[in-house]
Amino acid sequence: MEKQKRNTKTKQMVLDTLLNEPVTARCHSDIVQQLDGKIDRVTVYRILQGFCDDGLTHKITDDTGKTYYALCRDCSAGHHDDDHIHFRCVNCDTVSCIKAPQQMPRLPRGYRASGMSCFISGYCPNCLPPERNKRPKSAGAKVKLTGRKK
Amino acid sequence: MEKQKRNTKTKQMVLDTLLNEPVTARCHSDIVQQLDGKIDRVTVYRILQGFCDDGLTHKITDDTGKTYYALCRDCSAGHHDDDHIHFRCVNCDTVSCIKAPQQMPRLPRGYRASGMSCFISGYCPNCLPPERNKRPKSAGAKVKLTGRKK
DNA sequence: TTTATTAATGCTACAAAGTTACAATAATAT
DNA sequence: ATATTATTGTAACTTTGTAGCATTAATAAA
Repeated sequence: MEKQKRNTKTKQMVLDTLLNEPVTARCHSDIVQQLDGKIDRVTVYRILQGFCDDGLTHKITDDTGKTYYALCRDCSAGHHDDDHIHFRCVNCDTVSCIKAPQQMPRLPRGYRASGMSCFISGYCPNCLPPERNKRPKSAGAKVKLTGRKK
Repeated sequence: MEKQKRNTKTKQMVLDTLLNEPVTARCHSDIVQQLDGKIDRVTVYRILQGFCDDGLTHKITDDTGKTYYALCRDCSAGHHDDDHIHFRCVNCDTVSCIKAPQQMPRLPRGYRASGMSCFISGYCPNCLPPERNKRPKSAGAKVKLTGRKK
């Protein structure tokens, strides 16, 4: 829960891997692999955690327990915007955030809900109709870390 | 995905730990601990997996990636009833299944949904108002494994 | 009931994901 | 340019889950 105070090349490199996929969430091992051993895996864990603490990214756990990280759009540090759902394409196997307000279901008497997370699986736009695309890539605008001093 | 063919004392013991908590889902380490070293942890993994394959239990992954096992009510082998949601009480920290049909949210154009899993957190009936109960226990009817021959 | 068959169990080893401790490095403030 | 300390890299460790294999014990057959 510690706020990060310095902007480094290392963090920028990790951020870049996320910016390459503006819609898609990425997992830790994926990022480490893309960085090709240039950054230690423990460091990547810490940087991703730091991004989450700073409100830059949010952490997603899919329905199988695998975790992903995705850039936040409408989140601020301390309060993540949960007004979206997560989606995994069963064809290209990518996880993404979708802006789709979800209504809290009616619970039986006695239960009081505070939060909800939904995970939907199916075909993403790039994979409809199925088999058209195996792993779509799209280029994202290059963004730099801006100063976030204490 | 292999069907289990023999009913053993070991399986009955694992089943009993689940029957003690008719509503609540339990995690592997919890069960191993309750069995107090009488059954090897690998065996417990296999038995729980077998129960799932047989349609006796289903496997739940919560929003933090932790997995639980819960008795099925309306599931049959091969086809689990997904017409329910999962709930974790933020007070007593138990995970349970709730009969509450959830409507698939409207997705943006291009997406086609096939499945959905929802995880809700909040206060369970035993913990409303908060602080009333720390870890509710309720006794379940004793049930025996019945023959499931090939 | 006794014997044969093989599913189930226990054990060891292994892999992946994640965390902690600590020394070395490198941003930032002075 | 120097001092401060956040950040990084490395090694060790924990937890969760899986795989291989020899042993044990349910069930089927005699």
